[in-house]
Amino acid sequence: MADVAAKVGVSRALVSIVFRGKEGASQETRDRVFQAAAELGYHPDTAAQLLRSHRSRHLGVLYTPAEPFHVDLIEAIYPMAEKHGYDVVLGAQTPTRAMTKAVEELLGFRTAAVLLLGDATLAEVTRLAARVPLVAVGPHLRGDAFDTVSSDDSRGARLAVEHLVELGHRHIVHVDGGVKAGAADRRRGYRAVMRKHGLPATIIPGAYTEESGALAARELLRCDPLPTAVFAGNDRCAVGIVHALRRFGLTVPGDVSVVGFDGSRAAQLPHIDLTTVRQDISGTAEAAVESAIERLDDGRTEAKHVIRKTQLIVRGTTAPPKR
Amino acid sequence: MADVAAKVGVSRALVSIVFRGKEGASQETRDRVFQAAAELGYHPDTAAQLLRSHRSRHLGVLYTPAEPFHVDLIEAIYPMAEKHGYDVVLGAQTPTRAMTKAVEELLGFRTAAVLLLGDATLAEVTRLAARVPLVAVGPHLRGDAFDTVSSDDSRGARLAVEHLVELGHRHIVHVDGGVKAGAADRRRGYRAVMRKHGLPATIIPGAYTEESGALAARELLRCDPLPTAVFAGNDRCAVGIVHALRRFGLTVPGDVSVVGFDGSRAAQLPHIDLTTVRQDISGTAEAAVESAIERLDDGRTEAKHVIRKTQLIVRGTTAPPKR
DNA sequence: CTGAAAGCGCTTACAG
DNA sequence: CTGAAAGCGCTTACAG
Repeated sequence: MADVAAKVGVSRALVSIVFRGKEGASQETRDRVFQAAAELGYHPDTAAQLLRSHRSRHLGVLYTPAEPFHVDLIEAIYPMAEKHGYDVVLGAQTPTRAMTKAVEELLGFRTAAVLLLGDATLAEVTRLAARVPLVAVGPHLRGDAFDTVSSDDSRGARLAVEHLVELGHRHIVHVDGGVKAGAADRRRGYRAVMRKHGLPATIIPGAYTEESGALAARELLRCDPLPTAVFAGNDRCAVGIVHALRRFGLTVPGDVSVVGFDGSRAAQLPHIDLTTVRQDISGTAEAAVESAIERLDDGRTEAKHVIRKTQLIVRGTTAPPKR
Repeated sequence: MADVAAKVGVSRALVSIVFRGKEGASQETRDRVFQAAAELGYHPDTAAQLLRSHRSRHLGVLYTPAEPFHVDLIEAIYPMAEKHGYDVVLGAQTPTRAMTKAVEELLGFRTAAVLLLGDATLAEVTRLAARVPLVAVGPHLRGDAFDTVSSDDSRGARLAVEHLVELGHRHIVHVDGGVKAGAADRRRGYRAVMRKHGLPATIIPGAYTEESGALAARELLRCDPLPTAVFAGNDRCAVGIVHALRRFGLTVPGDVSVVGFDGSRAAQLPHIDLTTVRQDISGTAEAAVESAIERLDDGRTEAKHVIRKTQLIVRGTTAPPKR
């Protein structure tokens, strides 16, 4: 920084002003400063800026890289954060790297707030919220100390099952998501619609993965008669079901209709073309970032719990039953 | 930090020593310091440590979150980096966020070195290497200023095609990866084996995505006679081909055999069970991290270009031709 | 082990 | 605009 100042012939304070885009420097000086910085390969030291200015402009995001839905979310979070002048610091949870470790790293970076994607217990969330402003995205938790953004999973599930019933399906199975985020509400929604129409509810225990979908497909094939429709816990599970059924020689939606949940990018792929319940990804990202900003920049302290609407997207994996 | 020191009744310097795990403090003092820190919620400020100590223990990794192969790599990079005492800072390239932006961010964090996953031109890599020790993972580039770790793509491709020939296939099509990393070498390997056996080479232009695989599958169906085997540019493309073929009512490997490339996690899924050429992911991650460490901690300055072996993994999508 | 001091690369407030 | 000064939370080297 001193080198840049010397080269341009101005004070270090002015260079600082130019790089932060503050007023107090002429356009000509700005150009010369940037020019000199480029030649010298100078780049402001984020750590020093942060240290001195006492303000972190970093939003920590705790996520699972292998989770496609998280990837969709962080891609939406980046532009939202940038709009508010924040950088995003990613903290990755991997099979060899527990959440606590990723959290400590994020806190070491002094992120101003943390957006927590995915599953967490109330105890974990509460403990973390005591250390840093926290927005939990996904889990249906409530508390005074943290914000949440979640989807209306129960309503989404009802939309999916009502769609199948309207197509004429009577024998509809749900492959659920166990204890994962939203799974309980999706189960509830499924049960409610089946009950309403006087249909028997059948739930195959599953998870939010392709493997579990493929496994559940084997269970389905053991049913006699074969169900005419499946409501999967999420898109990954649905994709596993579709592929496994096709591999076993069945057609989708000819023999079995399948509905997913999430509205992930994978569901849109032309060879999948999955009917699904879309969660509003960019709206969720927006709400999460704004919740954090409100606490950080506007001084909000009371908890805020946002629920985003879901929407049924009818594509190519659902049709009226043939049997 | 001062609060912790006061609470325990020691100097700040001692607290610093305890947190860095250096000698000069008794076990009892260490315990008391950690105890007090936990009660006070104290956590060392990474930025300040870095600023003062002049050493960054951060490895920047530039990657694409939506790329499953990158995800496999970063999951392998984390434990390797930790082994050498380095933290990983992720820089994400997304559709709305160009590489240059992610690079600036990483450099702002003063990462000690950068591991660059995925595609980059020689000019980009050279320019970046002038600013920070750089290891490019994937692209077949050579230069004096940076290290690379890549796979023996040509040999891998030959393994795949030889496998198909040995099964009895004569009509083998390659769906390529265009200008992406390794695509040229994989094409070369395919052509070499076809030529060696006096077979005609047919290449369908593709990309490293499921969509391109699905699109290529339509092209395949227009071939008369239908090829009996396909060598796909990578696993994602292969998965798209398999699914599209099955959707069109064909069986894999009954009607068409399919081989992928990468050995990604997706290829292992039971409903895919893809025959593929595995790149040594953990070996690649290890080589990349070690290349960076050698420059950082051992003072190596000459470039190092590592090529990792590939391995054919025969699974369920290849079989002798029926026709 | 302590305690005082210097300094990392910045930002900030102030007198000019 | 300048220039000098203080200070962020640490680490480091040193005399005791």
